[in-house]
Amino acid sequence: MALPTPADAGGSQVKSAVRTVELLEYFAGRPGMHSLAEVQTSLGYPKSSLYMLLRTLVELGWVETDATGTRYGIGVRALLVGTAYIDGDEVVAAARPTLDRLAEETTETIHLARLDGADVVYLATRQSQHYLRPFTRVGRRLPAHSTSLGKALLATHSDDEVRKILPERLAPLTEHTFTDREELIEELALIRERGYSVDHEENTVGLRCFGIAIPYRTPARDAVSCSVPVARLTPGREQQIRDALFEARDRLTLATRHL
Amino acid sequence: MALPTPADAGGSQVKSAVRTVELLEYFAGRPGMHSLAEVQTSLGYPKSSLYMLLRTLVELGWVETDATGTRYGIGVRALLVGTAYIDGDEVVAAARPTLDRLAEETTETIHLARLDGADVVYLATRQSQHYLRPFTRVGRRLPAHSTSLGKALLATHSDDEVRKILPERLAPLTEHTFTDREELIEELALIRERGYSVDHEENTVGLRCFGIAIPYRTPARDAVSCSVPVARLTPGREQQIRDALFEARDRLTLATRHL
DNA sequence: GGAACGCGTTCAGTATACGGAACGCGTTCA
DNA sequence: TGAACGCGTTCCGTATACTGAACGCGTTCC
Repeated sequence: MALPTPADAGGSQVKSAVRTVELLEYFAGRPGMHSLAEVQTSLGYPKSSLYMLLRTLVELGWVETDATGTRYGIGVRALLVGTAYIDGDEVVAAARPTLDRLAEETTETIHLARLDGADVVYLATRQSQHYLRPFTRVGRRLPAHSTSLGKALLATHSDDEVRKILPERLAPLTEHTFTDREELIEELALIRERGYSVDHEENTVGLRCFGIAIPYRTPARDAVSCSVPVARLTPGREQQIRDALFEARDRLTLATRHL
Repeated sequence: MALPTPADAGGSQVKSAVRTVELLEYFAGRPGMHSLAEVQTSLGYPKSSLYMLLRTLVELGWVETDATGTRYGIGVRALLVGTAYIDGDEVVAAARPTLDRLAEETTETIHLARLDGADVVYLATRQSQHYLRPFTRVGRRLPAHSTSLGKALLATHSDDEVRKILPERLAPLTEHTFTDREELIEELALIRERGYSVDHEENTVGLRCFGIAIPYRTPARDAVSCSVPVARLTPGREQQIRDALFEARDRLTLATRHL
């Protein structure tokens, strides 16, 4: 799930601001409480600077301490901004009825996600009502190269752009995950041709996903997918899901044409 | 939904860190895109300082700009940390089975929330399966004084502590909302006595909620509630819900005794 | 058409936040 | 038992990030 850290270069940055968000991302990446020394060795900031920074964030409620006051973790205040991103997003708002309809038509789990660096971020989900269903949550990040959503989005970039986004070797999540960037790029050509992507248990064993990009900007930023346990899949059902996805894509294209 | 800004006083703070989170909270509070000048007049920072800060946060993906690059809004990266707070929380994890069971027993909307200043923050919800149901989302904030959750939590504080947390005049959300702090404090005495709180359409017209605090620390930090449209309420059903809540409280007390 | 505005951007002097080193304190060994 | 460690905390000189003023550019208004 390599979090990209874009543009370290390029002009002077406000140091404490960089550290503030790096610190928040550190805590977010490792739930639970952490000592100052632990954070210090991980991030490499001087102890005293880190101490002041932590004290400030604790006072603001963005970082919390345990009863002893010496172990730190992410605070309640951080919740606020994350959900606001979703609430204010025009694409999420415009996609709502289409997602509902897609969920009804397929009765399977539906995702709307956005490409951020080499990851996709879930913006909205509709849970399958079946007992057997994938676990997901808004805000979750997954590698683009192992998901149908990510592959559908990467396919709207040129091969060279994809080479800039992804490293040469890709981290495997299952035995089916593409681990070679160039092999993945060949697959992207196929995706462009037929208009949708498929994830054959590349992210989760037992789960097949179908993804399609929303073309309101190029390269595309958002995509929708439908995830189905292989146990429930038949050729006929697969065709049905593909049709529903294409129809959803057309509706979404209309709903987002003003963006 | 007065966001508390605790402890402005007390020791030197890292200025850029304070501004960073204030800026994020600003964007979170006003979804959509905003010009530099607009933010500048609202927050009162010098233009040039704000400019540098924004540029830094844009590079890091925590703030996004529109196509022109001159209008700013909250970025994808902010999503990450918010959801992490929930994922890492021991109370949320420990409460999961109890919430599921409570949702099944009552078939109504269930909330787990935490007190933060004068607000409550939703940490987990179980949606009612009925067609008529309240709209909620994890991360949402509501005033403590107008919710059963908030009142159940405030009741575990002493009257003087409540006077420190709440202002004298309370903002009304419906015609039933308590607007006088001292009147609310009288109600809190009643809540302590009977062990649970009731919100009689004080937050949303047509909705009655029952709340109960989880006593794993004093004063309590978290509470659970059950929200029911008045149209579906009968005396017998109300009794049933109260019983289920008390049972849930006992289960949660057990599940959180190690915290 | 030109002057005045509004807005984003740059610059340089200076207030200030950073960071290396020292301190205090509790814990762990020999 | 006392010396050595680990960890959080404080201190002070200095590197540096902040800010007020100036700039450039597009738009508005007379």
